[in-house]
Amino acid sequence: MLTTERAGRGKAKRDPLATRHALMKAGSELFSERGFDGVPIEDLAGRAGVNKALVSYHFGGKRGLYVAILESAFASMAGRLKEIEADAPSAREALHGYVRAFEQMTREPLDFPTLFLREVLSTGIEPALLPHVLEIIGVSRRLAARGVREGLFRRVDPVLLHFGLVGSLVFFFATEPARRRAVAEGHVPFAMPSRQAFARYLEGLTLRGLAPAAAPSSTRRKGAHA
Amino acid sequence: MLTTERAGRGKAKRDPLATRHALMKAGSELFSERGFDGVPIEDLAGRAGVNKALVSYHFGGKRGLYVAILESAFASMAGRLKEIEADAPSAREALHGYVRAFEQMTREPLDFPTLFLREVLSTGIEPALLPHVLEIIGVSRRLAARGVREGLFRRVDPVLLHFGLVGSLVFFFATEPARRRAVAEGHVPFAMPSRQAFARYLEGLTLRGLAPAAAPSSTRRKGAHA
DNA sequence: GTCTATAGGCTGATAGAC
DNA sequence: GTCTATCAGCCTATAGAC
Repeated sequence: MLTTERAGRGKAKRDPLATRHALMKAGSELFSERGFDGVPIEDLAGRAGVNKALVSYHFGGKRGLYVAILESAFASMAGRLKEIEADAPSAREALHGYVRAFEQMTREPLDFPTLFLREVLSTGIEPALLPHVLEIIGVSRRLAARGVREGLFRRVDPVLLHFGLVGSLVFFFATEPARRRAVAEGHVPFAMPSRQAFARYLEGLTLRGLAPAAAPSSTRRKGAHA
Repeated sequence: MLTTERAGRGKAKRDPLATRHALMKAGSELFSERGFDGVPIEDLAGRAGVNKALVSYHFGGKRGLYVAILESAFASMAGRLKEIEADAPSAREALHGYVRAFEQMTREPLDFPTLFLREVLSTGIEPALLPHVLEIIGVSRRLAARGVREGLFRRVDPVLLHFGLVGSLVFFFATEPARRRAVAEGHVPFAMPSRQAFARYLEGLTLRGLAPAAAPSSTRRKGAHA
């Protein structure tokens, strides 16, 4: 029964791809928790169940692993947002999906908001990441343009909309662990909103805050662009 | 002429308070730029024009200096917001002042948004800071309540309003340096909003997004609470 | 590909003279 | 209060055996 598993267990792990994967997974967790400087290679290897030296072998060093993780996280986030954009039948639903995507990417398998915040706060954003950041901004901008086109939004600078949305979302989700801790320790004398509540709030705020100037009388809505 | 300055220059610096102050100023700048781990004590002392050992002498170590700086920054921010709250004749102006306060505290002498973000991302918020954080949330909550009372806002969870405002503001201002860099290097194919533009946008978004449900007919506004 | 052992760099803290 | 000199600890990276 055991023998079918390629020559017993001896050293167990035997797949280089599994090694890379385990390191990236461990890194995603640890780096978003403690930041780049806060994680010794030994901890990474420990959590991944592999040897320290393999970080250098596979990723050319700690920084290399970090960048590989960020690239994967950013690419994944950008891809997901584009998917949502493509699938949404209307700007309204695109907005909804957009907000929910952040809510979901907050954990499992990656904490995108935290990684993102940490990186953007660092000295200079990793060049390899810039394309993905621009992709994400691109989605926001098209969302804004589409909303205006469909009569959902008033005329608005798409980049402003981007920062309004992403800023709140990233901040709220990235600070959730700290909030949770403060509440658990009984330091907070009022109720903290859930993720869903916040996502809903922000969506509603955007919808109402950017709604066209309350068409004085007629029912001018939907597909008004000529 | 020179001799009036207490015995010439020899070792120049002679005031312990000035030393503490210089270290805190240098620390404010360096820590918000590079984060706690990113700043060696030597750099702190260098920029302050003071000896390394004085960090331990005056603050009990690097971490002690860091906490002292954060406490000062948080206290200052909380104080300023409370001042604005007290002076504002209406919720509308309180909101305006609130947003502007973040815009202004972004640099000179302290970069509050960046320090704040870094701290809240760290393992656990420094206990000494919690009271100030709660004070700030308190201002937001009262702002929301006041807005509702004055008929400026619909009924809204004050904490939600807090996170919506503070999240965007802190994110936008803290990421400004990274944005500026990316633009300077020619990586960004569109215009980035100015601080003022963003502050204005957010204020307007909040005002419209939380406006009461468009009073069907009558002119019910201003001081409606009985 | 993986592991052990070790080199070498940097950093925070302090003892003790001034 | 300030400064010089020094030390111990931690951490990344790598050489070389398996």
